[in-house]
Amino acid sequence: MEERTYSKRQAQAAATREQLVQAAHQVFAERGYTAATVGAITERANTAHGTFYLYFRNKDEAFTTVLEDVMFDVHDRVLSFSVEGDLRVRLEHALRGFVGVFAEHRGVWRSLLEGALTAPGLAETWAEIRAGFNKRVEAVLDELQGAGLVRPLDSRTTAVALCAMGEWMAMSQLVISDASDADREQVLATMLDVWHHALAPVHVAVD
Amino acid sequence: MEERTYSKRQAQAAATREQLVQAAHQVFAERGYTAATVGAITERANTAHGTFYLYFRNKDEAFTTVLEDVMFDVHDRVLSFSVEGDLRVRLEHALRGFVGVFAEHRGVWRSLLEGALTAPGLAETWAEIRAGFNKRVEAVLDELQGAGLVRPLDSRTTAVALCAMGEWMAMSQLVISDASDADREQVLATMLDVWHHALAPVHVAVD
Amino acid sequence: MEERTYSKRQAQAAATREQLVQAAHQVFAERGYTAATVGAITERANTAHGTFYLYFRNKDEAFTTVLEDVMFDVHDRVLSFSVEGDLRVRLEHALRGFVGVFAEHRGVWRSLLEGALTAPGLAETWAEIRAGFNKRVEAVLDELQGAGLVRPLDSRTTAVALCAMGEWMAMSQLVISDASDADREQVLATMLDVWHHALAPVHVAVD
Amino acid sequence: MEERTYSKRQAQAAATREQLVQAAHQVFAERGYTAATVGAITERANTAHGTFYLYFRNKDEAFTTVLEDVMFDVHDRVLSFSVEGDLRVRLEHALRGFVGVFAEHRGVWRSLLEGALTAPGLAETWAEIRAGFNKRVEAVLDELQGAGLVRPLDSRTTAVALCAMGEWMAMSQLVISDASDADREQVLATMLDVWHHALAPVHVAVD
DNA sequence: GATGAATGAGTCTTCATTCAT
DNA sequence: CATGAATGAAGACTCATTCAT
Repeated sequence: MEERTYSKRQAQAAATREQLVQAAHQVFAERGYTAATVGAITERANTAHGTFYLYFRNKDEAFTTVLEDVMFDVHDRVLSFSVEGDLRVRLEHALRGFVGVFAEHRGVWRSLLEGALTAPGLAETWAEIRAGFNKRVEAVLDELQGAGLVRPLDSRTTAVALCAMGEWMAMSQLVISDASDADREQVLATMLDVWHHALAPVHVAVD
Repeated sequence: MEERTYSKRQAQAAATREQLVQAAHQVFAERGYTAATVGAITERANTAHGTFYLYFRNKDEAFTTVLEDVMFDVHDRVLSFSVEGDLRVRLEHALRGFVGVFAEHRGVWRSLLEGALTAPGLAETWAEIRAGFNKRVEAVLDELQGAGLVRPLDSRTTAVALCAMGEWMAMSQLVISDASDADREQVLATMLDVWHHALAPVHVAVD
Repeated sequence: MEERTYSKRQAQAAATREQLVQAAHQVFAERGYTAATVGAITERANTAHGTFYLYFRNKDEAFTTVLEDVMFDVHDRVLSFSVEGDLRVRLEHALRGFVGVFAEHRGVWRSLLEGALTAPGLAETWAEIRAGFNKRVEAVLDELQGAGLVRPLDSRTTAVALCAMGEWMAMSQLVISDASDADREQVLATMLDVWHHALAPVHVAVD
Repeated sequence: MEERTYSKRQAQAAATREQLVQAAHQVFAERGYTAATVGAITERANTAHGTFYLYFRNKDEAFTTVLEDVMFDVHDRVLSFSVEGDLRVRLEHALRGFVGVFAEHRGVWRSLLEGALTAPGLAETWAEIRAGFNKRVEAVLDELQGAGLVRPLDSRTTAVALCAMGEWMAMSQLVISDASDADREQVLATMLDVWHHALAPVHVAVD
């Protein structure tokens, strides 16, 4: 009996938390990091103001949570190399996911950039996320190298360089300036070119 | 006699204004756009709070003034192609100035980025600055093309593309992340490579 | 249990609000519209500065609330014709209430006058209050006419004219200049005379 | 020589003062007492900010000066009974001037009302002006009484009562609410009726 | 678990007034 | 006489965070 009540409460709590996270996601995306207020989030989540602090220590933590949400998407769409095929096909699949994540969560990325420039803690959080991502890419490169799909190179350095390029291309082209679908395809094409050129084992002829 | 009085006052006023601009420069650089307060600026400038509004309509205008200050530096160091020599030498000179401006005024650029994400007006200001810079680069490319130092190409499109690349490379590598001197040299080398590759009249072999 | 908690909180909140309204009433009455500050109100209400904005959007809204408070008094004392008797008795009862409301809330009326000359919004609020009051008087005149206590006349026009007279008599004699009790009685007598003369069905001999 | 220079300076000073008074008149009339700023006045007068304090101790004094200006108009048009004719003709002449002064300087009267409710000093100034005016009317009544144009009555009390009535009728009908020319004529007619009724030696039949 | 009332520090902006030139 | 730069006090409003219920 107690058990049931308990788990019922737990479920209720999980639902409340989810509402808050969703609301925070929307509010941060729409208003940006600074302009997003706790009041706006709780209002949209249909909870009391104080409930916010039951699930997050402060605004920063709420944003970090939203970020983790987005990072799940990144892993699903970018880092799960379930696709078969040659290097170019695999790269396009991954990069399309990458570009998509930035375009779809544009507001959140904007907030991240803004927040990183505003709140010292967020800059660190971002650095950690980036490090994790880089590491994951490094591992993928190692795998692909093992499979002979990628030429021999220092996977760590290459991962860092290519990711930085990708991150800033996405930030500048998709997040800061509002990109049309055509632009988005163009960004994808450019990135694909660079990555392929950098990784392909056989020397690829330029133009 | 009248003249003296007049110019003495003018000098005093100019000095006060300069103090405020310097103070604003420092405060924006240290704290960022949002965290910079009028109080902190006047305190550092050793003026009364109200004096600020004698010279600027509001915080935005003060920041714009600081920005114009920095842009003077840009023009001096980047756009004055007084150097003789072949394309690579000239490019290196200009790009070294470019990289220097970002590295030295890092805090201001950070504030600009933050402000552009926060205050709608600043985003516009930035866009205008960028447009002016692009135009100037376009003109330089035309000149160099006339002198046969640059291969035939659409100077407008090229200017926009290369500047965007340069801006975001500088922003990401020098402004957002704190770059060592070595990194800075590395950024310069990369940019020089890209620009040279893009502009050199003889097709450069890509290794 | 829940109910208790709820109502207890509600009671507390209502009390706080009441404190603020009372404090606002006093401060507006003592200092006038412009000179009244939010700080002075919260100080007198023993609440934090921010609490004010929990109950009012801004200074204007607080004043409007105070005004509504006073208008309740007006309705209670002026517009509830519960008294029996002939026209003169009824009129005296109502006008005594009218004069009393102005004399007792003198400071608030002063603030209203000042505010109407200062804040455009308040002038409108006042106009609305006046319109509502006029309408109510019109209805009363209709009733009395039906009962044969008032001679046939255009109730709308008469209401507007008599109310305007009363309002400005009260404003000038009781609100702007500080009236003694004797003055007050004199004002009442004059008003009663005018109203009675205007409404009495049998033509009343003048002096 | 010195003399000339001196008087030249005096003339210059008088001109500057006149500019300031005119400017103050306009600004007070347009913006109201509180909203009128020293800056706005000096700007319109084409003088330096500081010059204001060469001619007025403060804002209050400037307004008082403007008021004196208007009062000259009042004396010219209302209190100089140069017109011949019977009582009604004379009264109409004077009251037409009275109504005109209020309608034409509407903004200044508004400011006076606002200022009297805001700045304690101004309330006194107004009281003094009123007292002077009342006294002057009292004198006129005495004269007319001597000429047999006005019935025997207590000239002091009558002057106070009639003036108060006139002042508040003008304030409410012409100053606070914006009156059309038709309204203005109506106000004049009403006032004329009351004054004539009150003063005429033969008992006027009330219809 | 949830509520929402209360807090109070922090910021921009305006303007009357002074005074050195 | 005139100037205009400088002052600084004052006030409205926002919002992250706490805590009694």
